[in-house]
Amino acid sequence: MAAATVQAESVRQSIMDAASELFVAEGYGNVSMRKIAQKIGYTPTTIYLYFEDKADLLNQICDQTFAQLTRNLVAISKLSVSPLERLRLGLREYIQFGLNHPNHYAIVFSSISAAGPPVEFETSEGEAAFNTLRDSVAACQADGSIKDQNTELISQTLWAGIHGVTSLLITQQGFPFVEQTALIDSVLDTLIAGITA
Amino acid sequence: MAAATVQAESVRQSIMDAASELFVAEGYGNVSMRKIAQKIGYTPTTIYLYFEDKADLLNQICDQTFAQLTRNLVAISKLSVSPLERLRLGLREYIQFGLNHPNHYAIVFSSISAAGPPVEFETSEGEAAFNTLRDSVAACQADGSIKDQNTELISQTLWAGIHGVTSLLITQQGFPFVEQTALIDSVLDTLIAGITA
DNA sequence: TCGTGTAGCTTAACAGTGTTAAGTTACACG
DNA sequence: CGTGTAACTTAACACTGTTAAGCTACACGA
Repeated sequence: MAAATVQAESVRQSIMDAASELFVAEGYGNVSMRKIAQKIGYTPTTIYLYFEDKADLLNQICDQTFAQLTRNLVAISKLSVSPLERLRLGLREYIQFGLNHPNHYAIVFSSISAAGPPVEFETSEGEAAFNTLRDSVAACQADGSIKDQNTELISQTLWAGIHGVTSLLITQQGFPFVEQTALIDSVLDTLIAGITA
Repeated sequence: MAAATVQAESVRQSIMDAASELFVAEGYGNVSMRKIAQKIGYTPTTIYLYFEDKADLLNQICDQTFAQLTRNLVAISKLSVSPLERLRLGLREYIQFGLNHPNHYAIVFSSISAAGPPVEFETSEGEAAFNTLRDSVAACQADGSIKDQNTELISQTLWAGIHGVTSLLITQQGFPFVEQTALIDSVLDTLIAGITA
């Protein structure tokens, strides 16, 4: 195992950077460990000194990406606008973030799991992002802009809605969608109208 | 190339049956052509006499599955209840169908595409299912239960919503969701309240 | 009945994959 | 100077999707 020196951490990060770039450009399945290693001038086996396997490497990259989403959402949660407006901005940011990082987003929501033990929910960054959504919903319930007091149910309903449009736009690029921002706004309008009804 | 005799078609179907069963049980990525061939007592190369490659085999299986969904949706569209109720039943059927065929569903919406040319939208069965949704929406607009007259926008908004909850329930099995039917009903209630607002 | 075409399947191989056991190198430190 | 060990590599294993070439058995016309 490689030691946790500063130098070792830099190799580690360079592996993640190279892999991330290749995953985005060519897709996870089309990127081999040999190709990643070659890009940074190492041998494929070196990667295994820093990551358990290819899936672990991918997971850590996605964690890093989603940590950025959480930071963006936390920043939005501090804006001084109404709770309902903050909620809407957060939902919009989630969607936009997914569209800006389509490969990372698709990978996280692409049950690579297949068979075997059901994939554990990545408690780290995915849950952190969801927590900001829940807080936003709770704030709207507290100030009366959302009457239904079931925070968890409302939050998950909203998540389903924004994940749906994000996921469709990413994975079904051949479908003749209406103009993208119009569809996104329609989803947001519908969800918010629905839960504030 | 194998001829289109009755016998050849039966081999073809037996390949699809074996592959489908294995894909569902072990996941697309964990099933090799050799494993499929062995299950039906043939050599892997035989599969290539009937299907272009592994992706083609998967595509044809999914087409077959989604054709069943379309049949179910068409049946619902003929029920003698109000258009809005028919719409809701259709949305619910879509979600339930996805949950009943989680692997097929996940595969279709899992941009295996990666890089290369953007995946063509499978005009065949996927579009047929969406068409029944659009018809249902149009019927609601015609009888006044939906006021917004933008059929395409409303249909796609609804699709995003139901795809979202279906996809989350399938791919994020480790997440502590609220009770499944409660979440599904909440999504349906929210969407319908939102578009009839 | 014999020869031939061909439908349907197989053999053998290629080029690639993720992964690992064992080995090498070079440097820090007593 | 000698030794330990961190960091990396060599070589291989068992597997993958895929294909070119070959075999076999049967249908059919002469």
